[in-house]
Amino acid sequence: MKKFLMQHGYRMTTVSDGTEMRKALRDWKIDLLILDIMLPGEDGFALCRDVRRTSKIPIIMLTAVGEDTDRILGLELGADDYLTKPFNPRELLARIRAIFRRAETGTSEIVENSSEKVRFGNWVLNLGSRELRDDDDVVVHLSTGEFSLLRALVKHNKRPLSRDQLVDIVRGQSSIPFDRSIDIQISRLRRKIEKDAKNPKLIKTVRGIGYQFCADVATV
Amino acid sequence: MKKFLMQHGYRMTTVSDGTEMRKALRDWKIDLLILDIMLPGEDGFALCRDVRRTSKIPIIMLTAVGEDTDRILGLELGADDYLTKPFNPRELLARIRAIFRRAETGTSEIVENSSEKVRFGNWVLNLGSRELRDDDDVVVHLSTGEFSLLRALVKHNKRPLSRDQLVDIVRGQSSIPFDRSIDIQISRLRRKIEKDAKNPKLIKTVRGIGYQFCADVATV
DNA sequence: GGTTTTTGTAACAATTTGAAGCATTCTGCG
DNA sequence: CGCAGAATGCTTCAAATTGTTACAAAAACC
Repeated sequence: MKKFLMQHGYRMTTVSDGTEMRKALRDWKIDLLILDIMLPGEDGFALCRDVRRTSKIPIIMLTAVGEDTDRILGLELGADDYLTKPFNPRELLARIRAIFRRAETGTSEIVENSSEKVRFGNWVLNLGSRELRDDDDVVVHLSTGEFSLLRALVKHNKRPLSRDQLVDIVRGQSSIPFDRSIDIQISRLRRKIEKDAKNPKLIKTVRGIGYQFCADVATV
Repeated sequence: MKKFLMQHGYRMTTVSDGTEMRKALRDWKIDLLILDIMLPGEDGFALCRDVRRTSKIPIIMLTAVGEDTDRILGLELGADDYLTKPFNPRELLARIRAIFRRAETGTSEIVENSSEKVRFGNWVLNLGSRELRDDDDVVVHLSTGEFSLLRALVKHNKRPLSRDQLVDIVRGQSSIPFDRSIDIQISRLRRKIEKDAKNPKLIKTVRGIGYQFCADVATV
């Protein structure tokens, strides 16, 4: 499902329980939640109600139980829609689109422009416009993959990330064994942002683990 | 059904075909439409699409055909929700409430009356008159498709949109595989609005995903 | 009916990306 | 220290993706 939706243009993060969900909601800008009812720990209803207490984020609930009461309970707890398993992926897609189309109409969201920027070393990375500038305002072109990788590293600043994690963030897939593509992207990125690519100060290798972004990062 | 919903506090008007529906929409302030698919004359899909052309009024579709394709078609034509007959009245009630909760801000508004203008880069785009002007008030002509595409991108500012989504917004269809028409339109649009079409600042490519409008957008 | 504009298809160019493979660095060990 | 083995760095190259041009079909306009 994650892969299917990513193929249709959505960025996805998958989590396995309520704790992870809350973390994801904190760490990422989440636009919509797809929530199963049967979960380890708190069930989907509890999570739905809990999320609704603080947020209006759209929620689609999945249920294997085709019972009316479940459906109604979900909707009354504030879910925006629900689907009964098994369902056609394209129907989920259609419902997601319907929700976003609906969301569009209500809010005049064009105004909000939190063009977030982060600063590190001699660089300023504009997360909105995907532009990397040095102190003299010279733009360094980053390819999609390079930007995506850099954003992931910066976001998880001072924390080593495994190749697996990076592939997952950047491409949304779990990596295959002996996947070296991240190494190559790191290499290309270093060539662009490190003063001395041989002595990286920003992106350091953590042998046996992966890579780690080492500079101080300040949001501007 | 009418009686049931009226008992729960809603005012209801029932009509028996498309002609009566249009009359009712003219004569009353309708907040929500419940639409069967099997109808004499034009079917529910046709009516749904027709209503959507001029109004954002929420639509719930009823279908006896439990087929996925029907559900999907309904949602893609702009319906907000659907129910398969036979259904539990309380579920219909729950879905109606869900829709109103979502809408919250208000009820059906006519789509095409906002002569709003938006500003980005050196441009001012008048969404009402469909005119694009630069800072010197020089009008740059946009074709229908170009305007539509630009509006979609601006509306979803700072968010990558897949080709699928763009085709869906611009042409209202889901795209066929290997559809490159969006790429061409993007190319034409860039030629018109980017200073350097080779180094786009406004419309950026997100490889593997689609395109993203990157400039800050302000409503004027 | 004829003309102009718009739009999509086909074809080719440019860019981005990852696999293969070798070079280099690191680690543990004798 | 030197060495083998493993992990990482990086070059080369082909595949995939995207950009763009030319042209024809379709639509709009007279």
